[in-house]
Amino acid sequence: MIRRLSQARERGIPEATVARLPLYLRALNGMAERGLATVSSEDLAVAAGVNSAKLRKDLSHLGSYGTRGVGYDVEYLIYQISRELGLTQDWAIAIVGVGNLGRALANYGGFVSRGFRIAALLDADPEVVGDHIAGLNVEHIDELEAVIRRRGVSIVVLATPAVAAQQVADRVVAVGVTSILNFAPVVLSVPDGVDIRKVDLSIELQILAFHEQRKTDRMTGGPAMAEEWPEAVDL
Amino acid sequence: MIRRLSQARERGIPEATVARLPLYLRALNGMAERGLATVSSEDLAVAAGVNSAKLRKDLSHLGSYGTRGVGYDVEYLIYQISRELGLTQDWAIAIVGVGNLGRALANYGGFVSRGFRIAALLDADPEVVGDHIAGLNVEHIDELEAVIRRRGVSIVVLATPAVAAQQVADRVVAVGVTSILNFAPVVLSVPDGVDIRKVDLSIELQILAFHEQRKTDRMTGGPAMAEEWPEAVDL
DNA sequence: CTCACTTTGTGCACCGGTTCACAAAAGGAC
DNA sequence: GTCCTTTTGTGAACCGGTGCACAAAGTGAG
Repeated sequence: MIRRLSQARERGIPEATVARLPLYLRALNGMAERGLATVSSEDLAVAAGVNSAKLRKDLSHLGSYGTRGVGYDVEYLIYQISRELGLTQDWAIAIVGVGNLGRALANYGGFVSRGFRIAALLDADPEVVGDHIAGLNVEHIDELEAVIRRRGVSIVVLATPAVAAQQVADRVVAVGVTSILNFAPVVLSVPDGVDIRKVDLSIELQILAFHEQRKTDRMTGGPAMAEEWPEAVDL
Repeated sequence: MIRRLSQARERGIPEATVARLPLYLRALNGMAERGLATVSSEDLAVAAGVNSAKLRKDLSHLGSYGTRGVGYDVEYLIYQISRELGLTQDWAIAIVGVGNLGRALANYGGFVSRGFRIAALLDADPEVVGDHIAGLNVEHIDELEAVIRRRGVSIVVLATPAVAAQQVADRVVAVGVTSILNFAPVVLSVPDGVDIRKVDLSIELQILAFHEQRKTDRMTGGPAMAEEWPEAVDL
């Protein structure tokens, strides 16, 4: 018995590959809009900003969906990647914390266009509860568990202040949520089996600052070596 | 001649380490606030959510700042990491695109507290230009080059719509900016020597969806294998 | 059918990063 | 000082991921 389809798939796509699939998907969608029917790994790689060997290896993990001498069928590949990522089903997400960031996320178009549906906005501030944002009514955090259950929310986005994040995380995990996207600048602790992805805006800036410093150091001859703990601070 | 300080440093901290330094820094700041004077690699690792061997190796790249049998001096380590990341100087950043996200970023507290100073907000929409946000006046994008030069902006944050991002990137690079934090969902192309970091909110969600799907598949016995391209769509 | 050309899929060598496990160093008790 | 405990700093094995380079598979011309 030959299990053609799954030879390479066999339950297990490298994490690095998964992280790039959305990139390919976006590039492919652009191509589909412009009416392209097929695309070579080389062209797609350029559009996605990766090298073509890597792209081919990534796609090979999903199956053998290309045609040698021709390339990949754009629509077909879009479908396969979408299915692999789980975007062919619709995901109900809840955003907790409707500050500036929460509002920005609620209004962000990139979600709905990809199978994500914002099913609830929640906040603790009575001043904010009742507001209408992006067509949704902001509900009180007390409703958290009820809302998650009632609307089948499976992914929760945390945009709360740092101090509230762990507490909210505990509550959503307790109701069975196993996927959390965390914008609060704290390390959340959750049980095994719960996936957390973290986005920290200030960390990205700090990494840029590091490299920027290196660049300017190099130009000015580079101090770095000389700099020391200024004045023996009371150990 | 013994170059004690730089033996391990010698120009070159692994990228993975740099990405974690901000994490350690945040954990350390929390400890300093609570009055802790020293901390072991084990405790700090837990607070930062990493394993202690990794933490020690990371810190060893900066130099030998710990004391065996004791741990690390909290204040001293904060200073060393800050210096390494370039946070002891102040960085002027400009935010281009003052939509929901741009506003959220402008109001985000995590920046100023870490040596970053928002020096300008720019937008193309005359409706938005002139608004006051987070104490700043929103200026017209035509002023981009002048503002960057005049205020010594060295890091630019792109929060524009996707179509505008490349164009703005070209302009800021032309004035000499070499560090860009990009929130627009496009692959920017820039010359060598320019650092770009990308944050894509929808990609993070897609990665979560992938894992979430895997989890629910597993429970329901897992379809996946059966699923195929529905109906021979016109190739 | 054969030949020339294109493009995929992948074996393999390589590399950065992680983890283990332990020697070296420091502090404290006596 | 000696011994015992704690904790760092790092050598070395390991692991996942990258990129080269090429055989295999397809197309199209003649």
